[in-house]
Order: sequence, then structure tokens, then C-alpha cells
Amino acid sequence: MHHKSSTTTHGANGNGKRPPGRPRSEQARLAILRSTLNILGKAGFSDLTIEGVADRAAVGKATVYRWWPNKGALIADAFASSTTPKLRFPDTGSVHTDMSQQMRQLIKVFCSPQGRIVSAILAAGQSDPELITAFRERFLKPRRREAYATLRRGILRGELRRGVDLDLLLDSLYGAIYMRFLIRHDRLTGDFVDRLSALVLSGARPRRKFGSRSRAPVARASARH
Amino acid sequence: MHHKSSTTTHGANGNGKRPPGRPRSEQARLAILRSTLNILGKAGFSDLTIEGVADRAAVGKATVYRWWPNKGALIADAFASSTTPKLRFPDTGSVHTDMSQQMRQLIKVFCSPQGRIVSAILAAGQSDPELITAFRERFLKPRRREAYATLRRGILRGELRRGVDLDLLLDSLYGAIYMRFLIRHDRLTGDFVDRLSALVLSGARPRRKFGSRSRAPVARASARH
Amino acid sequence: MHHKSSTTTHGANGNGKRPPGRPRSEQARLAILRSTLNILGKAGFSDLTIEGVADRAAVGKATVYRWWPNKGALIADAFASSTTPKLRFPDTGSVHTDMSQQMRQLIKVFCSPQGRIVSAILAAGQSDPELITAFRERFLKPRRREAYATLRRGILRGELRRGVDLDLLLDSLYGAIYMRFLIRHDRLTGDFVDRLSALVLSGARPRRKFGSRSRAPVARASARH
Amino acid sequence: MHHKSSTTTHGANGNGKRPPGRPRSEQARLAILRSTLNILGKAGFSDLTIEGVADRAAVGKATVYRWWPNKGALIADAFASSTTPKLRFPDTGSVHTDMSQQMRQLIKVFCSPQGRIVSAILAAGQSDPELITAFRERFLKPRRREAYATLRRGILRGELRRGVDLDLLLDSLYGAIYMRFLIRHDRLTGDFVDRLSALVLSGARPRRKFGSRSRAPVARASARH
DNA sequence: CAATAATCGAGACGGTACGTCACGTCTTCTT
DNA sequence: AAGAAGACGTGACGTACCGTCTCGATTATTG
Repeated sequence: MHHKSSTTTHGANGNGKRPPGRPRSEQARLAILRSTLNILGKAGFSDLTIEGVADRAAVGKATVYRWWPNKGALIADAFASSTTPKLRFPDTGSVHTDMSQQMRQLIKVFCSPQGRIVSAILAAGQSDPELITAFRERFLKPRRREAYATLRRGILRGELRRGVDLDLLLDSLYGAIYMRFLIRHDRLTGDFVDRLSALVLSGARPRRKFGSRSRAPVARASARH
Repeated sequence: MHHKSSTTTHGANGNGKRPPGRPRSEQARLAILRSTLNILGKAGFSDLTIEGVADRAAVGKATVYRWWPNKGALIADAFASSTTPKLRFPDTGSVHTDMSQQMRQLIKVFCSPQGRIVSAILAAGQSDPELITAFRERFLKPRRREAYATLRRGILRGELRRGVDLDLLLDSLYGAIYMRFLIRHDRLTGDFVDRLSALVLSGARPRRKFGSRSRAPVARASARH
Repeated sequence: MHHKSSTTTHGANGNGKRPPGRPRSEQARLAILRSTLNILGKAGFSDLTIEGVADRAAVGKATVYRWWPNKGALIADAFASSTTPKLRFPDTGSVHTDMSQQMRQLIKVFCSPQGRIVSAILAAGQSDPELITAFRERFLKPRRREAYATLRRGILRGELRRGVDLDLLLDSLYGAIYMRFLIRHDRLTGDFVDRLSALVLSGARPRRKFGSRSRAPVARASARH
Repeated sequence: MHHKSSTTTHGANGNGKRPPGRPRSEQARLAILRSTLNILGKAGFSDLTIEGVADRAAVGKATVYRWWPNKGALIADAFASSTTPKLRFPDTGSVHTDMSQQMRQLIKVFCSPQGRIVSAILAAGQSDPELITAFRERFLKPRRREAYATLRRGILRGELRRGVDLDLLLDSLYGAIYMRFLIRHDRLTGDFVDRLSALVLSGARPRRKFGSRSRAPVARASARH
């Protein structure tokens, strides 16, 4: 492979030996990523040019091409390097509250300049499979893993049905957010997120059995939503 | 505005008078739209060039620019003109079945060559507000209107809660589909659609009335929503 | 031939019969020629476009093409229709004075807006033989004929040698003017014209024969220069 | 100024230091000039397109635009670079012979394919001042300087009058040639050149001194000029 | 008084070349 | 060996005119 992973400067490979020649300039790498984010933050994907990135980073164009095979990889790296603000799931004892709070953080990111970057990645990803894969692996999956945990806590507490399809559930929740984010047919507000969480999670509650009284506590638990 | 709506040839404007000059060639208009769809169907948005469209349509480049201000508008028009396969809502007497069947049609479209066009529009729309607006107005809204009717039938039949937020409901349903379509983290299957519909709609069921023994707690639980 | 002579409206052909159909609009014809001269007078040949001519004349483009096969023909006609200011040869009794005065008129034309038109014709004529021919026939030759007469008077008066090559003489005189006009390496002034005339005509004086007494009058004639 | 002189590759500037970056390709430069001359030699100025030049030179269009601001500058450079055939002034001891022989060479050039280029430059120069200036500086003036020397030798030898205006003389001589070349009302032959030289130079002969019997009247006649 | 016929304006048509921009590659000297 | 600088061939951009064509409207002659 010609293009090295941009996160691995060849100065620190496993065997402790450094290859001859001038080592890769960390300064240049950072300047390029910063420049990419700056441009993406204030202009669309189509306005992002390698030439523009190199100029703003005061870097030779070839230095960009040496380390990133194409615009997509550059954007992906830049996004990954961008310190995505906290998107942690709290553990409040209520699935609804946990999800709702995290989703409120998410829409805050989507509405910030960071949002432009996310939408640029999703857009570019439509014609660049590697890019959409990068988004999935580096952004979506890590958060999904946390979401699974949150939901499982809800199952254990009896707030959610035991056999519920977690992916289906998460797609219903986040899909609505992504859809509004990308198609912009309606506003992304905290209130929307709350009602969304309530609607979808209520569809995943344990099924009531006739004559069973035992689930009253569960009912009380979800009563806090 | 310089660019006329491409759907309004000036041959049939309201006052019955045709403006002077050679009338717009309907043949050229159709050839351009057809050519656009052909190219989009087999290549990505970035591979679609106005020059290529004009060539394939055997049309002067200026003729394209005369009627469409940019690539986005062209794609939007082409998509709108494409006889989007039937995406009608049946009336089976069950909301779940109605929605489920329509959503199955939708994913069939998304998985066909038409899907490339949709994703190209959504992608390009991320840096072209007019394009995403065109998608909303010409594609999304008309179908939403039908969806409202379907859901309202469900309300009348008592399948759905009276005060449910229809937009919220539809975003949960379709958002999940759009998300899988765009991020491709999971497959879009008929089964997925069925379970999706079941999950979300069950969250919108009427609250149980007092006296029905077993559902009382649930009803109380969601009462605050 | 498809293109009629622009000076012959078909309303007045030889046999007194007028063809059916709407007659050519004299008004349009004049507007086109006027517009051509206006544009040529303030811009170069390369800035003259048929489209521009038609627009300024408030005339359809096809009306121009109907009557003039190309830009050159249009310019030629426009130039011919332009009332070239008086460039007559006086008859003062001195060849030098006659020529000098006419040449002074000529450079006045060359230095006026009319000059731009002449230079445009000569320029365009370099890649359009018909155009340079038109210039010769319509502008140069008529004036040459008068010049011949003037020079012949000088011969009769004994100011010029009997066998002198009149074309050679005139090319020396006017060539110098055209050269300065086109190459602009030096100014075209009245004084220049006077000295030019003196120089060249003095080279065409009768040859002195030994012991001949007859040239006294000639000497006197040129004494007035 | 953005466009560098095409004759100065930045490889050899005064201070011996080469600027950074890839040096200009001398090969491309020559290919472009050659291609320009080829096209001009067989077609008119209006048939010369930058696109055509670039294609024939197997060069990017941008490379042409990088170094020449417009078609005129390109032609001027191409012409200047064309090894203009020998147009030297001999030193035969006779002004007439010297001039005559050089002028014969000139018309030979004018009648060759090179002539098309000259006429293209003069034509285009009529609407491009820089182009006509380039012609003057690069072609006309160098030859004029030699012509001055030739004429001055004639003065020293007593063949020409001491105070004669050399520019006037040269305009009479060469103007006649340029006029016939551009207006094509008569042929450019060696005989024409000989008689032209004889005519004009004879008008610049020294005035006869008193006491030389036969020329006395003539001398008096021109004395006032 | 129709019918016929050629003109007029307007302006869209398929083209060609324009001059610009970014692409991704290359060649040079410097670090 | 990597750096910046920047020229290279390529190819699409959006614009301007080319010369041709279709329109409805106008203005004449002819039957």
C-alpha cells in the first residue's frame, strides 16, 4: 500500500528502527487536518479542495497527496481527529432519561459547525463507500456500543421488553434525528428528542400479560418518562 | 429570475398568449432529463457532468444551462420527472399493514437504481439548500400527505392514540429507513420494515382505559407524555 | 446566389415588377449599417459581433444574416455607406500642392473615428480576400483615378517626368501614410505629408538634359513648395 | 504583472539563484511556438485557436495561458522566435543597390508562408496595441537601425543629401511595399522594388552645387525644401 | 376580400472556443 | 526521504457568439 495510515508516523514502527530520511512532519499533518476542518466548517463539501487545504495549511499539495489518497480519506481523518464533544450516556436509572439526554447532546453537535462536517461526510460517503464505512466505524459504532449497554440496563430494570431488537430500536430513535438533520423538513429541538424517546421506547415496553399484577413496579418505573 | 421552471414550457402560460421567439424544444428537455437519469443510475453524483449530460442527450451545453442553473436543479428535476414507482398507501383496515406495505415499496425503490439517484440528491443537497428543498417539496411532502391520511384512519379506527404527533411518528418510521439507506450499517429488508412498523406503531397505541384490568398501569404510565 | 446585394432592395428591380411578399425594410437595413459603424468606431474588429450589431439595431439576428453572408461583407457595406468625407484633389497648378492637400485630408480621416473603420477593414481583409477587394474597389481605386489625373496634369505642366510610373509614385506617397497608420511607429502630421510629397515628387521630376534650357519653368514651378 | 516574458525562463535570472518549484518546461515552450507558427502558416488569424495550438503542441491549454495572456502575445512571440530569414543590408558601395537588394529579400519573405504570419500580426495588431508594438520593437526597429547605417553610408559617399529625413525616406520605400503587401492592388516584384528604390532615392540626392553647369536649375529648385 | 408570400422581431437550437479552476503528477532545490 | 514550491497535462466549468431554425405578426402582391 502506498498511503500510510495518517495516524502512524513512520518514526515509531514496531521494531524500534526508524527509516532513513527526513521524518514526517507532525506539524504539517496537524495543519492539514485543522485546515480541512476549518474549511468544512464554513463551506460545503464541494467547496473543499485539496489545493485550498494545502494553501491554508501552508503546505505543499504533494504533502497532502502523500498521506491521504483522496478527499474522502482526508475528511474522514479530519473528522476522526476532531475532538467530538462528549456524547456519553448517563446512567440515571431510567432508559428514557438516559437516551434522551444523550440525544440532546447529539443534536447540539449536529446544530454546531461540527454538524457541517458530519453532513459533509455523509454526503461524500454516498459516492465513496470507504468514507461511509469510516463514519460507521469511527463514529457510529462506538456510540452504539454504549447505547446497547444503556438499553440493556433498561431491560434488566424491566423498562424494556426482553426480546426487543436493539438495532431496530436505535434506528427508530436516531434515524428520526438523522432524517431531520439531513432533510431539514423540521426542527431538531430538545422537546422533539424527548417526545421521540418516549414514543419509541413505549413501543418497546414489556407486553402486559392478562391478570398479571406483578409488573406494576415496571409500570411505575416508566412512569417517570 | 433567469431560469424558468423547467416544467413550465412557455407554450401554455395562463393568458393563452405565447411569447415571441422559437418555443422551447420539448424533445430537448426530455432528452436532457432522460440522459441525466441514465448517468445518475450508473455513476455517482460527482461523475455526472453537465457536459456529459449534454453530449448523451445530443444537445448543446448552453441548452442545459439555459433552463437549469446548476447540476443540483437538474438532478432534482430529473428525479421529480422520473415516474417514481408507485408508493401508494393501501387501505387494508390495519395501520400497521398499510404502513408496512408502503414502506416495503419504498425500500424496493431505495435498493433499485433509483436509489442511487435519491442518495445523490440527498448528498448534493447537503451543500445545496435548494436541492434539498426540492427533494422535500417534490418527493417527501406529497407522500407525507398520504401518510397523514393513513395514520388518521388508524386513529379513527382506534388503532392509534388520538393526540399522537404524526410527524414524530413518521420520522421514527422513515428515519430508520433513511438512516439504514444512507449509512448502510444494516440491511433494508421487508422483515425489518415489518418489525419497525410494529415497534413504532405500538408506541402510539391508545392508552388503556380504566376498567380494563391489565392495561391500567400502562395507561397511567404514558399519560404524562 | 442567396445573398442579395444589400444596396438593391427588391422593390425596384429592372422590369418594374415587384415580387410578392413583404418588401425589405429599408429602416432595418440602415439601422444595421449605422449600428455596425457605431460599434466599429468605438471598438476593434474583434469586438464586433453580429449579435451585438443586431441588438443595437433592434433587429433580429436573422435579418442581418439574410442580407449579409458574413461579418466582412457587413463591414464592407457599412464602410461603403459611410459618407467618407471629402477627399478630393484640388487643382492649384502645383502637383505638390494638389497631392499634399489631398493627403492632409486623408490623414485627417485616418485620425478620426473613421480611421478605426478603415483599419478594421484592412485588418479583416487579411483573412478575407473579398473584403480587401471591396476596399480596393470601393475606396482605393476611385481615389487613384483622381490621383492619376492630378499627376498627369503635373506631367503636362512639366513638373513630373513624362514616363514616370504613376502607380509606383502613388504607392510611395500613400504607402508611407498607410504604413504609419497601420504600424504607428511615427505620427501622421501635416508636416510629414508635405515633406513626403516633396521628397517623392522630386524624385519624379524630369531629368535634366545637358544644355537644355527648357526646364526653367519647372524650376520655377517647384520653387513654390 | 502575472505573465512573465516568455523569453525569460526563470532558470537563468540574474542572481544565479533559481526560484523554487518545478522549472518551466523549455520543451513545452518551443512546442507551443512551433505549433503556433505551423497553424498560422496554413490558416488565418481567426482560425488560430489557443485550443488548437495546445492540442497540436500536445500541451495543456493552461500551460499556454500561464505564459501568454492572449492570442496576440502568443503570435508576437512565435513570430519573434521564428528565425526570420536573412534580411541584411549589403554594403556594395551603392545605396540604391544596398536598399534594393534588402527589399528584394523582404518581399521574398512577404510572399512566403512567413508572409501570412506578418499579415496576421499586422491585422490583429489593429485591435491590439500591444501586438503592433511588439511587431515594431521586435521586427521593424532592428531592421530600421541597419537601414539607417546603410543610408548614412550613402550620405558620406555623397549619394544622398546631407539633411535628408531618414525616417521619411524609409517610410516611402517600405510603405510602398507594405501597402502592396496588405492591400494587394499590385504585384510585389523585384522590378518594382528596383524602380521604387530608384524613384525615392533620386528624390534624396544632394542638391546640385552652383558652378556645376547642368544641374544648377534643379539645385535651386529644391533649395527651399 | 381572401389567399399567398416574403419579411420582420424574437429567441431557442446544436455547436465551438473561450479563459478559469482544480485535479493528481512531476521536477526542482532545501531541510 | 520529506518538505514547499510550483509547472505540467487533463478535463469540466459556465459564458459568449456562431449561424440556423422555428414561431406569431406584419406588409405587400395576386387572384
